[in-house]
Amino acid sequence: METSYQPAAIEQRWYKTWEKAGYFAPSGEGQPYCIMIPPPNVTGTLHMGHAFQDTIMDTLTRYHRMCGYNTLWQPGTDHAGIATQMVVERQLEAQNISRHDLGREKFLDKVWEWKEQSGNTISQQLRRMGSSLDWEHERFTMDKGLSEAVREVFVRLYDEGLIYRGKRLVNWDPQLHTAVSDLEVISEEENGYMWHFCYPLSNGEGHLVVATTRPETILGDSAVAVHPDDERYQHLIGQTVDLPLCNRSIPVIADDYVDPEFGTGCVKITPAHDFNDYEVGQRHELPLINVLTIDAAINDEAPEAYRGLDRYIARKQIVADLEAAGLLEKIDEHKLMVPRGDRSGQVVEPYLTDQWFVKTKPLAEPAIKAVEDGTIRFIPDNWSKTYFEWMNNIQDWCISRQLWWGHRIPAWYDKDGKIYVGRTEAEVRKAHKLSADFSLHQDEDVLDTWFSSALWPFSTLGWPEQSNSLQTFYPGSVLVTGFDIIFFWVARMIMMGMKFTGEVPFTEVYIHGLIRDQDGQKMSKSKGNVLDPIDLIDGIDLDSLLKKRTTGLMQPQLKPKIEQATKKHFPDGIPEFGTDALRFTFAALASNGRDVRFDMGRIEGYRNFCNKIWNAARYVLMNTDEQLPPADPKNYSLPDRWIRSRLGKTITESREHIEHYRLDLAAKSLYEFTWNEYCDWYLELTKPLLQSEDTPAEIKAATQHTLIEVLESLLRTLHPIIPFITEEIWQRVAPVAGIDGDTIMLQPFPIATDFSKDEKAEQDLDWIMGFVLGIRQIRGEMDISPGKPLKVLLQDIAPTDLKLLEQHQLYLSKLARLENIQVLGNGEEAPTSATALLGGMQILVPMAGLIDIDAERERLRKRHDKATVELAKIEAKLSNASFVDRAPEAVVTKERERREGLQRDLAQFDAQITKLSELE
RNA sequence: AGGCGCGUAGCUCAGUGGUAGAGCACUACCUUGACAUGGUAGGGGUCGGGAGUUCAACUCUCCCCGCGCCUACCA
Repeated sequence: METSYQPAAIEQRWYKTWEKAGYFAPSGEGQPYCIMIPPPNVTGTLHMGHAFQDTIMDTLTRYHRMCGYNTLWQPGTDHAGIATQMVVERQLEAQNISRHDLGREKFLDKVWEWKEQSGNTISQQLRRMGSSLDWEHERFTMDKGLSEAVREVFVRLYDEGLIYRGKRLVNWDPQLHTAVSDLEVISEEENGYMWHFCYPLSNGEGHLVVATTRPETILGDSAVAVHPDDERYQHLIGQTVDLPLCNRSIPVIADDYVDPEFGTGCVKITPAHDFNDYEVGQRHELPLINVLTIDAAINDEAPEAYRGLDRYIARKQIVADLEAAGLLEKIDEHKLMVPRGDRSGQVVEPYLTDQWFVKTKPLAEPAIKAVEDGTIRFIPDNWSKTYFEWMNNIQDWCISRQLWWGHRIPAWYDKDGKIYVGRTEAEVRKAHKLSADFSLHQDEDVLDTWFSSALWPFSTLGWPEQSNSLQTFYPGSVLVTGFDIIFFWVARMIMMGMKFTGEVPFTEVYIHGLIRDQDGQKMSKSKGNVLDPIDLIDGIDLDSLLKKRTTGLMQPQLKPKIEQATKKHFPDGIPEFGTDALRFTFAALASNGRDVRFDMGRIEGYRNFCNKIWNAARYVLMNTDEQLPPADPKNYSLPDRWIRSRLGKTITESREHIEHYRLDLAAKSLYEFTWNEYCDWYLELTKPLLQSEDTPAEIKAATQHTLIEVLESLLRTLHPIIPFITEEIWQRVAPVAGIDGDTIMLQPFPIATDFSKDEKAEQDLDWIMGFVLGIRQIRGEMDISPGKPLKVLLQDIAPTDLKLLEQHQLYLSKLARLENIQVLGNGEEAPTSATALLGGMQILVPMAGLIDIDAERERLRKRHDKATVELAKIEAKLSNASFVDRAPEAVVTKERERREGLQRDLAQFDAQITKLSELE
């Protein structure tokens, strides 16, 4: 083995081996365990969020596979309608071609081409992460089977009246020329103005004042509303006002939507361009006057002067014209929430169009109940509140998109506009007895991408066919996802899953945090703070990293700032850490928090951890023979018994933490065992035994056996988190351990009862550690060279101490580097020494030329002071009668014991300090 | 406006009604036969502030301060 761990040399090789051997496929035996991957955008690339999520899912998958479950981790990708179409349109734009120039069919060919070209990138990147996905059954939301599922669901919902078509106000993206759902609109506060305009009363008796943030909508006003109880305006209700610039008069109506406290208490009502106004308009049967084109320019419904003007130019013009007419009362600066399309960034307009909707209330009811009654459990549980909040106020879902890339809506129209919905045109014709020459044309629109994603848990398994996979793996075991798509995806999967299979799609929903940069900022291309997981695995030099972060920026002026920040955080680029280190880092960060800051210090530390494992394995293999004879447990040394006991605890904890989705705690437990117990103590304790000529062969054999057995089990325990290094080492270790197997992947996860707790061994080893630490402290604090062998005297030694000393002197001598250990008899005078305390025993290192008296006195003084503070706290407790009366007996006893220990220590410190002082 | 969350060592974060923890960073010493991607020792925190419950609060309750996220919004 190399002297240090080289991830690049092993990772890809093992992945290919695993995939080729078919280890990722379900075993077909045991209880099913299934996770559906949240399908990433087919033309996208892997980002830190994916890598984090995939680490979690792969760890869960590998763990359950090793526990004997029939395990499926279902891979696949999403066609991501708007995002993908935009990318391809942009590519065409570079050649000055619009999709309309090409026409629908040719454009779709281009999209498919792009999908073929880039579509495997993310799958390849998932492989780099070590993801044990069942690639044989990879799916894509536009596959034949999944598309059939989409049509099936659409038709069934339509037949039940749960899908309808209607002319409604929707969020319209004037750049993309499509409707988007509420969830795809991001509203953020922006600076704007509030314009106050005078609307003259038709009867010539003055005017009223309305305020608006969107003056261009004046052209579409149908009324002015006041509150029905507003005394100021009682006389106006029922009158009309002359709508400025428009040569129309509109009524003043009363509606309690109006807040009389706000502004003037008069509100202009524009039913075709505002969601609230639309409601008011419905109540009062006001006309809907649409004044915008699909580009959000003024249309021909408006007065001629404004036709064809972009909304913002029209706004300026209208304000100017009203001012000229003396109707502008004032302009206030105003902060308002501006809705923008999450893809285009354009301000969306409420816009009146024909769209398809899902009636969600009936679907939501059982979906709410499933979480209420615990059929589905959110982890952490708090997220169920977020879910309820949204589901209880759910709005109908606009599912039609005016795009070309996606599932075309299975609806046809005849020349009179009559709608026919069916799985295919042929089915429609048959069902409605339409002759072949009867003219039908299919709806031009496609479905929202999330419509097909909502079916993912069962469409991937072959639904509507009752396939074996569906029966075996549905419902899935757990959905692993981020809180940002609880509404988009989780809620909709639950609704659709329950509707079409009668069962929930998964029984647990593990919501993990979102990866942020070192400052807690969301990673984004525009901020220039993204990290590519592959760059952390392979490393990247500074120049390449700078180039990556600054090419293709939407706002090129940010380039210098991004470069500066990048140089500051990564002055030498990023070194190679390897997949395992990255995965262990993600696992260690996977606590219950909602933000996960990615800190380079952590990944570096965990790369070192991998190296530690690597070198521990080197040591073990160096000290074990090819074929170990079986060991008799009665020959186990104390360290053997101890490390077995500790391993058992670690296995138990690992299992519990993984099963409770606390990978951070699992990682911590494994890290601590591996480094602080197995490497720091156990390996060191085996050295005296293995290196000594005097160790009996059977004891040596037992030690070698334990070395290899504990390592082999530890590798299996670590494997779900760090698959590559564990496989690489296991291949060398398993034969020595007498294990016959092709891969660690398919070995059983260790069982704690194979390494049961040994209380006595733990106690005895604590004594040894205490002894060694005492000497090391003296060495460290007194500046005694680590290599200098020390003479040690023991005073006030109890029979138990003596027995331990006799049995385990070898370990003490080696680990603490002792020349000899001498037990002082009762009353026997000790020379001047530095002192360490272990229980009632004093460990003395004679000073003779080694130790500075003042320094030792100072050192003891410090420990004395610490103990004094502690003792004071305990005595305060114990002198409190109600503590002694009311606290549990065990707590009181414990405090009493601590008090005795501290008192004894203090007395000994005092005695030593006095003794040192007398020497001067 | 409503909902959720956060505030613990210089930094990133665990944590439990009963002795405040880890990693990184820092200081000193050490190339000792697995590992300098290492070893040994050490310094560092009135757990955001206040009140309450309790024998006991970092932990539970309430209030306040600061920060963040989500949902819905008043023209």
